[in-house]
Amino acid sequence: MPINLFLDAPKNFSFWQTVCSHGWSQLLPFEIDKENWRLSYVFANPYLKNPTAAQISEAEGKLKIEIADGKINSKTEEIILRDVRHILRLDDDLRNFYKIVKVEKSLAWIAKDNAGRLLRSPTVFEDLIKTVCTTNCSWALTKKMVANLVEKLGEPAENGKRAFPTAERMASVSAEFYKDEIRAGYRAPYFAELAEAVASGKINPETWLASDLPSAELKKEMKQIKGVGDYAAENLLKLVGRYDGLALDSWLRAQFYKKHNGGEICADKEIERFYEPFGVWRGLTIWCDISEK
DNA sequence: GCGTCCAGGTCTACC
DNA sequence: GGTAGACCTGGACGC
Repeated sequence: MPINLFLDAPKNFSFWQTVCSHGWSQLLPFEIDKENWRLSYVFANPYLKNPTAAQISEAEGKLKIEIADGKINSKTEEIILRDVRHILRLDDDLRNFYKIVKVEKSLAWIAKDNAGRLLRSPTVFEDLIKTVCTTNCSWALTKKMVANLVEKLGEPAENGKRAFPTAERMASVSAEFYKDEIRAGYRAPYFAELAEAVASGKINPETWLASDLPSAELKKEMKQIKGVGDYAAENLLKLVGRYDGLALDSWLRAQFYKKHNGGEICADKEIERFYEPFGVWRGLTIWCDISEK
């Protein structure tokens, strides 16, 4: 028998704005079912043998989490509810952000549509690996690398869908595996080294969520990891709730040139100057502005 | 079919 | 601190 769990969402929350906020929902173990307006994910589960697959949707003003495999205990239920709150950013307070963007006519839609919550993974580790997969390649290759990681290293749930691999599992394979099986190219030794560092406790990316460090210092710490440069670190900062970096990549730059510079290329400093008025929210402002649907 | 370019960049060496 | 060149992969494009 399937089990349904429910969560209350904040008033200024939009399920689909969050699910479609950026490309993460296209990366396994996330999957979107647009016909039935559901988001699927496979949650890791240390309290049961297998991970737990679930489908999240909106129902009667609440968030409904449907678990096909009904064999879950109260600990599992607690983990899934906690993770759903985390990935959908239900506890993020965007009131100050909305106050700022409301003033700008062209950005007022952000507050009106309750946009700005960026979908993230249950763990910073997963977001870190996925972010490295986005660097210096096409989006198609990013999806392929992440799919390979999940399909070749992830543990299966009862329905056969696989979870994102743990650091321990990722540390158990060699750099050659990442090169030959994951098709990670030059990133292969980075993954092997990072997984080992996290599995051994040398690095704990989860501490970034509640770090007291100023963003510039935290960014420096993130950049100590091989494969993480300016773009990747600033993208990760956004995913841990800090929006004072723009995370400029070639796509964002190209869209900015089109939208705000008559198609002409300009220096990054010009882009930074454009969003400077939005202060600590500038990274979220540029993302919403440029990715407006 | 083949060669080239480049995409949701980063690292290293060098100045 | 700034810059040039190398780095994997695979799809798009021109020929």
